[in-house]
Amino acid sequence: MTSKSYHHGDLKNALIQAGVEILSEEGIGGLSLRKVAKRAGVSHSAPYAHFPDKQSLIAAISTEGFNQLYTELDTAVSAHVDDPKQQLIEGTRAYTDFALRHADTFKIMFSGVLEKEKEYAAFVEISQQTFNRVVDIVRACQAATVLGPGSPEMIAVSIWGQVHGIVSLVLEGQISHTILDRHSVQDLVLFAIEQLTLS
Amino acid sequence: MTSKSYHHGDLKNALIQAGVEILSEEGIGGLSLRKVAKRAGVSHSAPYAHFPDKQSLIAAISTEGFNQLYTELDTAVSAHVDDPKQQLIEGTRAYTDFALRHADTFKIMFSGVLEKEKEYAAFVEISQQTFNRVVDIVRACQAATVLGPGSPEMIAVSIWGQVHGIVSLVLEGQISHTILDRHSVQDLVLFAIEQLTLS
DNA sequence: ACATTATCTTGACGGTGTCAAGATTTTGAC
DNA sequence: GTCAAAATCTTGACACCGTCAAGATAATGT
Repeated sequence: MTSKSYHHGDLKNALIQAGVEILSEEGIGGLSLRKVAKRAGVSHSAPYAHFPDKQSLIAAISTEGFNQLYTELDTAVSAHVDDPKQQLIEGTRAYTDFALRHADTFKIMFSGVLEKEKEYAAFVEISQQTFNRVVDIVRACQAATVLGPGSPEMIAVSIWGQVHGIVSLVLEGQISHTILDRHSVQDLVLFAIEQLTLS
Repeated sequence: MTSKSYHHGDLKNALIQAGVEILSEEGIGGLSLRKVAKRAGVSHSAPYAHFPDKQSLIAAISTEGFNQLYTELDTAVSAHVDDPKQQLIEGTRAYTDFALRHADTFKIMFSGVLEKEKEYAAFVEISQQTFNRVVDIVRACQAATVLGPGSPEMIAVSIWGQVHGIVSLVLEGQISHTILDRHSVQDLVLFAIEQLTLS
């Protein structure tokens, strides 16, 4: 199970890990199956024993990223069970922080590199789970009249969209430096969220 | 200047046009320099007389898309010079409409496929111009107390981010069909914008 | 007119995703 | 414990890709 035999032992996870590393070092453009295989120490075709194609490896990397995002989001939010508004603020901060720390992973999760997301069950599940977590926070905020009445799902889309949109625009360089010089990304996002809350 | 001579005449624009077509037919994954060249009726290396590399062609396609977006946005907004809130609503609608009608062009503009946007002056200029147009709308809305006081730029980031984020999440398939079955994308975006306005 | 320049073609290179064939190792049924 | 079946990995091939060098052709400016 350990080292240099013909069989790797845990190649599937090793490939995902190698992919994450290449992604953070060279960006999406530098991510190739052959490079991933080489870094994991196997031949260029070995990945096909675990992934039917490159898209499937990208799906696995994205799913891994989503799991981490969910964990960080949940941890940040769960620290404020008694304060819904603080849940919203800390959740927003965690989301933004994740995006900035793992910019390329974040991009691969949300930038259409993965072409048929619906075909990857694990990816769909964790992304829905993440959305549901946001809906939970919205409900808590509504109960505390931090957010107004109305469909929690639609409000969740508004809030998630707001945070996600600002972060995405920053990552794509669409926010001019005259703004970013004066305000941190966290400032921008929290300012925006503040405008959606009642108190 | 017309047809089948050795020199094409207007190859640069023909390549951009061919790129737009391939993009809408096959998506980003199907866009290659060689396919673009073939569709324009030239050899696989001909594009290098007009674009130093593939990224530059992508920049040109993205810039073209941004120009069209700006035009549609400006047209929609300019129809309501005397009603700032309507400017906001129609601008939002135009942005969303553009994204849905030209999904792949929209993605190429905002999804990090273009890796060093800052190097392409025309792209930077039209994108800043678009942002400034949003700031104008925000100022008009503030003057009519449709939006509260505060930095117009930051509020513009909030609003643009909101619309952009929701549209992006929809295009990436991140909004579950149980929501999209009940509400159109326009509904989602307008609902979100409504929560940011005062009256 | 003719040299210069812009444009386009041909051919080559290394890198890529993917598949087929075969080698090696693990697994499970007896 | 044996041994067939399955899983895993390698080697080699293919077409496609972005890019570059060398050269052919056409347009331009003097």
